[in-house]
Amino acid sequence: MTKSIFEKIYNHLALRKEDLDSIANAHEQIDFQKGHVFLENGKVANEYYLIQSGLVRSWLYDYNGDEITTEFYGDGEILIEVSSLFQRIPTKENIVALTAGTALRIDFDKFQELYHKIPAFNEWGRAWMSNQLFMSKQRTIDMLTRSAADRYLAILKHKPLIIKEAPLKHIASYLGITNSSLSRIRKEIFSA
Amino acid sequence: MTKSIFEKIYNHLALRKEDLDSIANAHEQIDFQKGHVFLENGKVANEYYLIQSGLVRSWLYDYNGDEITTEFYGDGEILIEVSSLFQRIPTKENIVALTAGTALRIDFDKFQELYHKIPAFNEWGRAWMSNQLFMSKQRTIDMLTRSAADRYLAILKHKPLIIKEAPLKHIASYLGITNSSLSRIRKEIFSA
DNA sequence: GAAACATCTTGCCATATGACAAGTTATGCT
DNA sequence: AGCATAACTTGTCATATGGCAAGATGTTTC
Repeated sequence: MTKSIFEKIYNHLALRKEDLDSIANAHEQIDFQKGHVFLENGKVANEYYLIQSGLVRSWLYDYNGDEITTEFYGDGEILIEVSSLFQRIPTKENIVALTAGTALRIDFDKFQELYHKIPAFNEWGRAWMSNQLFMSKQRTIDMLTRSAADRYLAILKHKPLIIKEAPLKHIASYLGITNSSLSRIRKEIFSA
Repeated sequence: MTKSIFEKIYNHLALRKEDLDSIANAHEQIDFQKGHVFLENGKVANEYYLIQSGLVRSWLYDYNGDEITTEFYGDGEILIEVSSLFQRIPTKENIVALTAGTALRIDFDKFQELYHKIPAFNEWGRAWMSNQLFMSKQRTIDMLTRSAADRYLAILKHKPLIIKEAPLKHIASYLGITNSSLSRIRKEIFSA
């Protein structure tokens, strides 16, 4: 039998099968259309999602008022705005579906209950967040030390769905470059 | 009476005075000399520190083999390598004192005990980590959207101690630029 | 299916930053 | 103090990326 999305995502040694079942039961499956707004600037996040299919993008305005893509969320990933959800404060992010898809939603209240009831789930949460922090720091270093073309190739390799589904301008702002630069980088890569 | 460093750092609504006392008692004061190694590549972190005075730097090698300064830790900040400490895995970072100073150390085991015993401390931990993640993402955006001179001025404003105490080359790698570029940026700022 | 609009590409030139190397200043060591 | 070494500055030139504007291509709407 294949692993469920729950087993893949809530992957922690100390989580027993019955714990995993309680956790799984707290999720509700939803469908979403292209353009669906999961969260927007000024609101407080009250849930998070496990993406089963489709592609979602989050973005915010930088200090110049330009739209910056902060993340893409695809199949098998957790769609969450951590600081709004866990600090109960309004977000600066906007999270919108780039394609239609399906996901599993869990509300903050239910999460909170399980989080305090199941120590291993609590540990999982901390480990997951540690890893997010690690990856975020890694991303910073990549931005500082690798060329835009390198960064583009890395996405192409690790998350090809983004390249296929997301418009160039969103990828460009995710990479921190202008649309025209990305267009030239693509051309260069193709002709090579 | 002035706030203790514990009140400043472990600042969470639901943390009661008696909880804070248990937490404070789990810390042990230490002195450290310039060059003191808090953690090094390949080891697993077994504690974290609240810095009372002095300046500490963490760094790692990027994929080119160049040293990259990942963070500076000063007075009133938490010196911690989250992913090694909470995932119990070897770190890639090196953490070394740039100056002598004092700190409060808490071991992982003691932390863990309090973390599971005091729900409000657990909540504090999650909120703190959420905020770390938020700041890390903010830093990524800054790196992508602001000029090196801007980034330098931001440090000068928010953490002047770093500019005063850390060698230029460490600041340069933290900003993601070369030593000579930073030297020129400084010159430019002075002459303005 | 044509107009209106958004997206992407390309050309030209400007600018920020890097690479390398030489010189200068500061620091540490005995 | 004097040597050795590390840290910093500066010059020259190279390169990556940005800014702007014109065109080209694709998409939506009525």
